[in-house]
Amino acid sequence: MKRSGAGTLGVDDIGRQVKLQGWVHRRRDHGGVTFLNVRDRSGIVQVVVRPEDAPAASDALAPARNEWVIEVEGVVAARAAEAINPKMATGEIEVVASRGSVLSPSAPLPFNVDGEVDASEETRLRYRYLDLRRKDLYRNLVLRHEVTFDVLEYFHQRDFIHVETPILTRSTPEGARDYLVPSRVHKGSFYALPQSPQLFKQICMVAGLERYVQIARCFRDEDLRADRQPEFTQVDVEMSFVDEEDVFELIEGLFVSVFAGRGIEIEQPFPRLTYAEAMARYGSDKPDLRFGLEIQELGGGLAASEFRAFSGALADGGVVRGFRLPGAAGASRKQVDGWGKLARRHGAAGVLTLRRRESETVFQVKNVLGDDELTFLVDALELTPGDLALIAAGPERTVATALGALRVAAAGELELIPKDRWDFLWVTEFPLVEWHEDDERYYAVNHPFTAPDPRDVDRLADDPASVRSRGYDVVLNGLELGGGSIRIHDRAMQQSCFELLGISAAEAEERFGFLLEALQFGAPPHGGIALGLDRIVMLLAGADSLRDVIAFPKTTSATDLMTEAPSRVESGQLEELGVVLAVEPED
RNA sequence: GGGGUCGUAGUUCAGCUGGUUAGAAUGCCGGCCUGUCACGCCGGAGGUCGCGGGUUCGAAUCCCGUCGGCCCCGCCA
Repeated sequence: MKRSGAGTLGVDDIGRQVKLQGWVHRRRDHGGVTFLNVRDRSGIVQVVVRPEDAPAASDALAPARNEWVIEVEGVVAARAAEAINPKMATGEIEVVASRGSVLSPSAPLPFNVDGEVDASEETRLRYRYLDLRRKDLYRNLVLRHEVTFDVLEYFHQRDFIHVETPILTRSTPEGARDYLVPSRVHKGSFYALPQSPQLFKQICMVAGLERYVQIARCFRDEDLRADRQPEFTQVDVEMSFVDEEDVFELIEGLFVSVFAGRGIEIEQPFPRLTYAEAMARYGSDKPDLRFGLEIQELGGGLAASEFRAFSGALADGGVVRGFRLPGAAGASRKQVDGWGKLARRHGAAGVLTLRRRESETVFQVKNVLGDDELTFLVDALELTPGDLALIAAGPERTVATALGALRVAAAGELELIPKDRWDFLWVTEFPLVEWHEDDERYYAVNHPFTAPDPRDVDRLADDPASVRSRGYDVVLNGLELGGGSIRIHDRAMQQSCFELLGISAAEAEERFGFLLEALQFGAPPHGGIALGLDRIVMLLAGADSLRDVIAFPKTTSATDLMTEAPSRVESGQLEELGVVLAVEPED
């Protein structure tokens, strides 16, 4: 007899003889009759075991406990009206067992896999295969599979070619730390796991593939967060003979199509913000546009203020900015303290409150602002009675970042973030490079292969910090979903950009020689993007951690609690690789 | 590298101003139960209080260190 899915059975099957194979989800033994909820990936159905009618089945199934794997044959029967369970998809029927057997017993589980999560993350990760039996996680894996499938289908329909690039590749330190793999054949040499297939996909363009896509596993040896895992999956895309608009249109279409598949309508085209606008108005290069709370420039009316925190910051070339929190004038001391703490964590000196009451405006520091200044602030911040404003002063970058963090935190606390909104946007015109004080050199904001904006290219030598790049990010609800750029396809331009980054010709030759070489053999203009598949699925699943959409995720310290990777290895293995440990292994 | 927080039966937690034998729920084991669906009732077993050190007559409780989970800053071209 063919196996039936437990969750597929219904009133149409009444009278049918069926065979179930699955897990005992729950067992209720009433002495004279036993109910077994049998679960497989399709769902759950109730099996009734009656010792009087089917003594053999009853004996065989008697030892079965939660999560034992059993096989049951029986007839689908309608439940009596009063026995119908409306909470169960299959609640109108049950399977009356005529035969049964245990296929595989189970030790008692460390935690329940039915109902709500009641175990710690640590326990769940150690027994990941049990946690994955949970309906929610299973659904997330299915969602991920379907999204992956839809993505590939979308690109396939548009003549993209899926190409697998190497996992064992070359270390190109200039960005995240690499995971290294020692070579046995070439002792003392190392492969690196790719941080992204960036150079390979560009070289695919030189190879004339024109349209490349890859569901690409990437690796970065950096500290983790809820939205950052050491290995993650990118939807990696590259195209020849395109400009920004082609990439935007393609990717917007992708999101429209993938989200439509989940019943979510996305508007096209996505709004765009330049990096400068995003930082000024939202204090972030990945602003969450589901809510307002736009940051206002307040320097104009405060330059002559007697309040030194304001006038001093402005005199030092800094800024004073703030934003309005509607109806928050009653914010508690504790809440305000929390905001101050958050601001300081982001490097600001703190944050000051301005409360608009019915008849007066109260600044946190008493008697330092004149009436005209208060009036100016009320106007600039568009405060109405009952509102509160958060104001910060200091160096532009710090103020922007701190207010950006406050904007998000306050919106969350005050429940100003609407649910079920999907606010995509493009952030464009990133700076090409950024000066790093600690090692006194420029670093690429995106990566060293990003093309400079032709409008700014004449300043490349004299004022590189002011040069914009042809890079862009796609952002959804405050989360960076991906980034890309139009690349440099001209060897000379690539060389001068390396130079700008303090990479000498010899060094560039050593590290990126293969790219420079390729660029001299008819490299087409090209550009692309890489999207974080894990993050996309996380948002679609409504999860708040990447761990919930990755089958076997790692902990915050980059370990796998199930396999206990990373692990020590036998000395023989190290010897064979020519590796000697300079430090005692931990633990 | 830094900050916060947590770590006590299999699991989730309570206990923490130091003081008899460390509790609850759930799970597990045994018994009873013919319509439950988080079944119910009765009984039982189950502990390196993360680990190490210190203070003390006495430490789950206080102190120091360390390990691990989670969140955040730095970092993530």
